[in-house]
Amino acid sequence: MTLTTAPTRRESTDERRLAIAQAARALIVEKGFEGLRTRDIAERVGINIATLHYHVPTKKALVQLVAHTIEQDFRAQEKRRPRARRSPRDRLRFEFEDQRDTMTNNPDLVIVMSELAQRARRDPAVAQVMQPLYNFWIRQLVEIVTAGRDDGSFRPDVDPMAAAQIIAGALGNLWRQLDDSPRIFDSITRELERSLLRPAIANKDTAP
Amino acid sequence: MTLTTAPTRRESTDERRLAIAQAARALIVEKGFEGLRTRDIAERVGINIATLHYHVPTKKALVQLVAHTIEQDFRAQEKRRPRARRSPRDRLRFEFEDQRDTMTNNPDLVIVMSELAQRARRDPAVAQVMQPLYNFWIRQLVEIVTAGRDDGSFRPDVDPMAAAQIIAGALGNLWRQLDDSPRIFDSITRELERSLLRPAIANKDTAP
DNA sequence: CCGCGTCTCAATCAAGTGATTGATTGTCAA
DNA sequence: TTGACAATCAATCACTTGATTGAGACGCGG
Repeated sequence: MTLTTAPTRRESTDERRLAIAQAARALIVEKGFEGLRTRDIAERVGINIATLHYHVPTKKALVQLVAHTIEQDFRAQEKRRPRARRSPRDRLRFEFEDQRDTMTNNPDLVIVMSELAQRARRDPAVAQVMQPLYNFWIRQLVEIVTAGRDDGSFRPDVDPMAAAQIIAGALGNLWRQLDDSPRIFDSITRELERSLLRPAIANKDTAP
Repeated sequence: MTLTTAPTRRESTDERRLAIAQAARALIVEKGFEGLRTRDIAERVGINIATLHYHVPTKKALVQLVAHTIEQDFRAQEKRRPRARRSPRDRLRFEFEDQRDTMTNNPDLVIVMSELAQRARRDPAVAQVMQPLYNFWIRQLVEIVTAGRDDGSFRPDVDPMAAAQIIAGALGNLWRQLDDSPRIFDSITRELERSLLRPAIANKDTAP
């Protein structure tokens, strides 16, 4: 899609493209995807519209660029956390912690991802980027739940795939009402945990 | 076109407004909110742009009109179902059934609601219409879960509000990926049910 | 200093895009 | 019949928006 594989590529181009993507993301947060205008992006970067079009030829390419930077941020954050060999419950808590961290420290990422997810329905190019991300997340959750079921710490009758979808849905729902979500985030994750853990009566290793 | 036996001309406006709203909703389904154009609406209704503006003065008013028709559909569907005095579990299943029914028979309603929910973040006028709808839904779920907890059929340690949010999130998430959702709908609702019901092995223990 | 590729911009285009204007038609009460 | 009014439309305005053009500026190897 992009012709960046020129023999001699200047650093400057990549920097500009990054700056453009950052500006675009900020504007998406402010005005939503439908309010995204190339002129606004150019103005925020401090360049001419034509210059923007030089670096990012079409708006379609711009959208894909934004999608890719989001993907990179997502994967970077994914990589940052230590994938330690913990108990399924701890891994689940890690997952929640990570979500909360993102929502608190990087709400823009969350908002833009929501917008992209919405757009993905109609834009195959965006869907092609976002779908793997979502699938990856689900897969993570499925693994955790499966491990928890198999080692007896979670309910034996849990359906890992369904549980993963429920977790993703519940957390994703918080994204969409980012305002008061910090208030209820903990109650949700705790409830999710309770709904997954094997009931206390039949379980010896219990914690409140 | 000659009108049928319409006693007054007044009705005509309401009919037009309804037709406009319907066309707008169809176009939102097709092209999304950002792709909604007044000209397209007028063309679909079969009227001039000016005529459209006669009935619905501004695009903002148009959006609010759509939001209100969605609200009416939602409430109509709400009213249609018999609010029988059933067990909490049956009421929950009824809720799921109702969701599935809407997704199957009225997917447009689901899509437009998703679009409106997204727009509500930036459009206070839309938020003012959609927020009560969401709150109403949550309240329904909270009541069901609370009743289930209190009569002992659900887990005694369930947090009704959190559980309601989880259910709403899980179902709402299905809305957003309407394509393959019929496949996984049942597994999700079943898992939700299992996560709420008091475990079968449980003996009588006191609720907190 | 020349030439070449990279990078930038002022100016402009063509297709929209919401909204308005002024005129016209059909219906009904007086 | 006629005046009032609801409803409609062709034409157009004022502005937006993605994209293009042609002219340069900057840096660097030769």
